[in-house]
Amino acid sequence: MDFKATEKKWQAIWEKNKTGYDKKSNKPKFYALEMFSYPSGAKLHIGHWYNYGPSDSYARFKRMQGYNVFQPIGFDAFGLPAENFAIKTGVHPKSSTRRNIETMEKQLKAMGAMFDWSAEIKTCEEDYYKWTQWMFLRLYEKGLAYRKEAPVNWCPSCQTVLANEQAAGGICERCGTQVVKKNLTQWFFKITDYAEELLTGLDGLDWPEKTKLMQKNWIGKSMGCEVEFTLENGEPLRVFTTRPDTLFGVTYVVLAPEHSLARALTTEENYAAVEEYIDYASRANEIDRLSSAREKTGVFTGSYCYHPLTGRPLPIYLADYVLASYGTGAVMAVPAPDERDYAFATKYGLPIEQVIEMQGSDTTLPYTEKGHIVNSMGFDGLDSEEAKIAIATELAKLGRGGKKINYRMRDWLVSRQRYWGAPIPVVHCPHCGVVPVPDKELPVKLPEEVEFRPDGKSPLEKCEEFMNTLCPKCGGKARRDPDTLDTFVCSSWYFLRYADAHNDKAPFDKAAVNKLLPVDVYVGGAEHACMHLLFARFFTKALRDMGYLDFDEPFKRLVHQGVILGPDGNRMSKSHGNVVSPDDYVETYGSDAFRLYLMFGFSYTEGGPWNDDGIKSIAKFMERVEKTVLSAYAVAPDQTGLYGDNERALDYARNFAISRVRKDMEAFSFNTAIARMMEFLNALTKYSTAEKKNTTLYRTAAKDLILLIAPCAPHFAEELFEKIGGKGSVFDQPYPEENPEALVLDETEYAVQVNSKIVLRAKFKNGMTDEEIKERALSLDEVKSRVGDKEVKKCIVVKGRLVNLIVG
RNA sequence: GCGGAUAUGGCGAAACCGGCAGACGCGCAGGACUUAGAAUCCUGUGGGAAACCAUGUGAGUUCAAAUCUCACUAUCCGCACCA
Repeated sequence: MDFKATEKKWQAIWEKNKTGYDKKSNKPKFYALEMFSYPSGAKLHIGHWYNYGPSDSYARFKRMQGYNVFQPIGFDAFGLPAENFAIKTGVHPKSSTRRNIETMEKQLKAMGAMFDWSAEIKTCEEDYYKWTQWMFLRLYEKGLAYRKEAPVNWCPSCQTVLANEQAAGGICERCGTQVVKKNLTQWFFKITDYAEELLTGLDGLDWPEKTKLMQKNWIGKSMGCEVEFTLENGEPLRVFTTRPDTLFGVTYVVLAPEHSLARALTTEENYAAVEEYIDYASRANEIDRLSSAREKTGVFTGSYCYHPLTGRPLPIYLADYVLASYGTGAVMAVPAPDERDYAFATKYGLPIEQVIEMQGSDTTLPYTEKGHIVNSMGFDGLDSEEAKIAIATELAKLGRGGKKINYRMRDWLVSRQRYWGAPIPVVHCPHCGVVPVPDKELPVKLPEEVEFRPDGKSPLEKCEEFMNTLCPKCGGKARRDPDTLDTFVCSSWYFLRYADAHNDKAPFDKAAVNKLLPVDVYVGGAEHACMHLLFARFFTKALRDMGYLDFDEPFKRLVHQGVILGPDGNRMSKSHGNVVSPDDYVETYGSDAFRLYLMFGFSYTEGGPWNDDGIKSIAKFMERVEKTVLSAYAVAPDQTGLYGDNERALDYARNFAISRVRKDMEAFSFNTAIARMMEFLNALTKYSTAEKKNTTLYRTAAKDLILLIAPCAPHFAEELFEKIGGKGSVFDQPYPEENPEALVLDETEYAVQVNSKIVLRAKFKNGMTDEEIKERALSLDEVKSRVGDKEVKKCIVVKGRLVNLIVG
């Protein structure tokens, strides 16, 4: 088959006939979604193919199963790479992005996927980012967007803010200077308001367990207790702990260097040391933080606070092993049962007092296990769990704390000091403060004439015609927000926009999203486990609470494709020099063969090192399919009704294949699905050599093979289907369903074991009782010779599999 | 350090709920067709002469373990002082 001509032909037909989602259809909907991609300068790489090819086959499979399949595509078009490219080459991000999108569109079409191009989205276009801004405003109204100071990566040499990925290892990627932290007032989304629901909602999702666990850990719920110590001036100092049972072992208290009371609590004689330490901690960069073996450092403030139950004075230290952003930014230090406190106490000569009785042979501190409480006044003798409750209750009674839940997850910082993103739609007015831009003035257009080369300022801040505006509230002179939104904001709702991509009155119509969503299967890389997938869930829940949609979770089922590595087993990258381009293979073998090979050669969710050894064999397989199918149709069908052993065998192979392929396709187990098709083809080939044939059966079996393979090799199957006289598209044919009767055989092969060792394999008629099987097995010569006159003590029969005789 | 995953022939990989390990394919070997090669087709293919031995290593449970339990090793991924 001339695959080039075939691909072109069918792609044109599909485009003309609009084979995508049909709004008027009353078939059940199926929303199949692949993560949209970034329009990179290079062509489609193997990763794109590996994501989009097999998942398109899955979508086509669903279509043939009678679903009205919606499979949209688009581009996550804002972001840093286009901006960097612009800085390097001077080409405006808008034009490079548009050009890249065009290339990718062409290539995606050439792949032969049934994307619904009518719903295409490009997040950098005004008709999209207008609604991204609208989302921001709704979150702001709802109190879910707020401003606060937060550190950014700042390169003192380039005088610019760096994204985390540009500051990897604490070094500026441009000039190699050490990056410092600098505080800026930035926008946050209050994702933490949804921490609990984001956690509990995971239970009902058909997602990889690993991904759910990662989100769970990311959210990091911990149940503990807040404890209020008293400062010398009588003011409270609160800490969070998960071990209130060790409260009597506290020997000092530690604040994060950034804690608001750090300076206030410093006595005069400690002032210089504390200032120096705070400065030291602020300079601590990522490299330091990467080493978990980092030695603990800290400084005494000179102040004390009092234990809530004993009244004992406790020295207050500052140390950067305490995080300002978690809990209250202060901890009670209990060196005996805590490794960190123990290390710190040892270094600074602070007392270490045991409150948990050690058990067994373990006699070294720190002893972090739970156990019986000692040296704890009235609580002695309780075990840790009892003591936790008792002590928390006691604190609550005294109004000095009590049970408390904390989450590790932080609010989402969405401000970016970048050009190529959606402008944040607020105005800063000297009189009115922060004023949201009214909906009717959206979009706040991203200006095109902007100096985005780094020179110390946010790119937009240098664009006076953008920055200068009037306050929507008082009409006076005001300035726009110079930052743009994190691109993750754009991708947090694109799957909703697809459902109503051309709506110019709203981001989407409520009925439209309620009809199409949630997404039935979402396919994409595992690297998004904690960012994109969490943000999208947050948006969905927030929009639900504002009444814009009626479901709780955006993605019912999630599948991660594996990663195709370079032939050397490393991640493909230019620096490794191991990048394999799909283009040559597609050129030589065709897009169907290439897709089929990706599906057959790897376990889909595992991926693995690239290896093209088998790609020829896939081409050969397709040729054999073609040859065999056409030979079945080369002679006129007969009505002999011949149905002997050969026919039964073929019918069995056919129905077995159908049944297994359906299961495997559903499970994204494409490699085994194709293996089953190969087996079926082998059976067909074998039948083709039979002297007398039931050509009617032969034909229907051959047709079933085309239908089975159609989702995986769409152009090829369309062409074959047409050649055998099929009318219309093969994708309008129902996917084959097995006939269970053909799968019932008269007899089954059993493994016959004596003392769990296999003696032979024997066929037994189906329907025999266990006792009959035992008797038949015992009557076999090979068994007799093994058993001899020994007593049969036990006989295990596993129906359809084996019989095991225990003798002795 | 914590959490998770993975480990099966020369290679990519299969194996339902504990029930015949290695499906399917590559590669390899032999054969057929060819003047010859390519292509194609057929046969064989975990190791071992065999008894038997084999699913990273070592124990255990069981009539039966790739699968369950415990300990360990290696690789990969995520988190990384979260009190």
